[in-house]
Amino acid sequence: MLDDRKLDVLRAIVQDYVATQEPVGSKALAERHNLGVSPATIRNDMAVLEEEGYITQPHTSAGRVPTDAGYRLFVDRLAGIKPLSTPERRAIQSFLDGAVDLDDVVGRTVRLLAQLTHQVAVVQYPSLTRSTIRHVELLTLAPTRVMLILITSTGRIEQRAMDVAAPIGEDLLADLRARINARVVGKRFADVALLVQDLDESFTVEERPIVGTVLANLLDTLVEQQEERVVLAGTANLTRFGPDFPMTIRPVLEALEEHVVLLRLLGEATEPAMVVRIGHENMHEGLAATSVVSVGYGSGDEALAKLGVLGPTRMDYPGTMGAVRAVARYVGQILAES
Amino acid sequence: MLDDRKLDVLRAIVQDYVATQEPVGSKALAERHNLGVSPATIRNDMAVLEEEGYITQPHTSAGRVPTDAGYRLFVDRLAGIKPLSTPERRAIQSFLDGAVDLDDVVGRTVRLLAQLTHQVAVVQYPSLTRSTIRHVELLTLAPTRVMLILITSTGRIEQRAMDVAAPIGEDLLADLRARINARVVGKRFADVALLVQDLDESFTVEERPIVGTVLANLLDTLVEQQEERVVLAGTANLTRFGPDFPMTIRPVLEALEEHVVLLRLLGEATEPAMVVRIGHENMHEGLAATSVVSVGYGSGDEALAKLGVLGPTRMDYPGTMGAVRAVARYVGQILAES
DNA sequence: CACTGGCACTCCGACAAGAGGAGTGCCAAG
DNA sequence: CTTGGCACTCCTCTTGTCGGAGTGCCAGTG
Repeated sequence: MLDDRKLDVLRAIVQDYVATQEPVGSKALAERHNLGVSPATIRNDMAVLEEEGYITQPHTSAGRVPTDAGYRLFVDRLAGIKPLSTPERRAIQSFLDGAVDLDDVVGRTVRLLAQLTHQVAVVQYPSLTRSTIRHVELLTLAPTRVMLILITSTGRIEQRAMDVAAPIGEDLLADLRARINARVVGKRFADVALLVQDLDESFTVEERPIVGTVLANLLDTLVEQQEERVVLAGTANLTRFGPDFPMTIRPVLEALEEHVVLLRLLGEATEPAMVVRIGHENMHEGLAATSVVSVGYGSGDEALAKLGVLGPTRMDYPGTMGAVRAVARYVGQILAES
Repeated sequence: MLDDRKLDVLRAIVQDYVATQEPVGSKALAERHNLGVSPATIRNDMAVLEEEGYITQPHTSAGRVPTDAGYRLFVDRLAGIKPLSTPERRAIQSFLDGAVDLDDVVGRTVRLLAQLTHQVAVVQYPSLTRSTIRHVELLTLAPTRVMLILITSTGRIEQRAMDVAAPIGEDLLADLRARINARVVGKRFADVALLVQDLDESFTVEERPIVGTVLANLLDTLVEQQEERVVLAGTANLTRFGPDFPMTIRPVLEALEEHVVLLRLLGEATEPAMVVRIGHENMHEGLAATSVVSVGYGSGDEALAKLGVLGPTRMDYPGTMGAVRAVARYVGQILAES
């Protein structure tokens, strides 16, 4: 159906369109790429490619533009991942090496990625699902107000204030604190729910509502901890979407503010391989003209989280994929070292 | 120089221009506002206003548009702060009341502000330096390792792990915790150093090194300049800047990513009063068409940090100022309660 | 003296018509 | 299967015209 030359034509169309941002015609193609055939032949090939749904024309007698399917084919079969140049690699390394803590690593990474790709960069914080509880602390702020503090093995701290039904004594609080810690210290987040399940049975009926509130908040806090955090940078690069963008940019900005949407765009963290989602593949109406390139990263052989970039479907896929992959690798190294 | 009617004319121009986003002419003014005079008279007034630099015309035979100086005069002398409607107030309250911790309060605040004003909202985290201590907690992580947790009146938490010279018993720790809290709870950061100065005298000679280490770390944590954090929301509202915006929006997006710039835009936190910076007053080349409305907020009568919104100079100043002020008040209440 | 109506003038913005050009599809010939 | 030629389409840019909104000025009036 599609012989090699037709694929060459498609590749040339994608490359030229990405470079010029304008529909590309048969004549220009024949000139810029030495395909060894005449414009007329290319036209025939283009007709086939259009029929197959890989390219389209904005209007009669305009050049051709790749469709989502065209980009998909291009990414899957026609283009490799362009390795970064040595200076670029050096720049990445020196930029990331200065980081002092996790926040700094993530912050530098996202800015670096935005700068390298000239697109919007998104980095998900390393998952905490594998961390354990170091300590749970309870304090009274007021007679009926308790603060819960959770310390994780990674040194992270979460706090939560809550109101309880009845005044809570220091001795009850100390007892509860001791019992909770005895059960959960050193345990993984996921296991805590089971471990404290029947804890309230060892308290009096009067105390149980209080205990229940505290436990509910503890579990809540754990869930929240596991909730993935993302940071982004390079939103100014949204202006690259093109001249037609008031309509294009607004839903993208809205999506970027919804971290839930962002996380879904990055994809499942369990999947470490590079993923490219093109246009409608994002399953988000506002992102029909947007592509996402994401990849897992981690300290070892296991992906802890994902990072990636988001840009117009009309993007330089090989270069972007190269940058994303390289940054992910370096971040992995940094995390493994620290 | 400028009599009352000329000021009325300026007020009308600003109001109409903000509403319609189009240059406003003398005839339209005479129709929409009953100024009691003919268009010709208004034209004379407009000529004076233009000569004084309060308005300008994009080109001959176009209507007039306020200059930065015109908006400044409008804000300072011609317009009040528009109070929010009762339903709006109720919405604010119910939206903020559901917050569970400081992060949540700040997050809800910034989203709320963006939604109320239809502009980009910026909220600075409450500064540590002006807040007071709510509680100091000490935990043993290992026999010779102690974790210090500091809870501020704004709900912010700082932690610090340290190694001590000798194993530390639970009773000593409890004693130390109680003594420290007795002295510093409710006190301001700046006063803590004096308050704990002679605390180690009440301990035995063997205990003093340990106590000294803990106190030193406490003071260190207090002194350590906490980076000022800001969060923002509503960037999608940048599309409201107008149809001419690719050139306008890019520097704004860039400025929004530079948190240092954002903090400077919000202004000094020591200034609790509402500040309106119009166009060039921001002293930032890219924000020549941008105004910032900011105000301090805090749990008591003192400003802990600032919050505000950022939008085109052509904005509804009375409404925006009303919303900003109202939100700041409610956040202050929430912080005072928790 | 301030206000008003009238009037000529400027200049933008929208619309229409036309020229130019890029690109296509088709077809017959190599 | 490829190629050159050709007629056709339709966008885009330019130019020209027109209407209208708005202004500044001026003379008249209370």
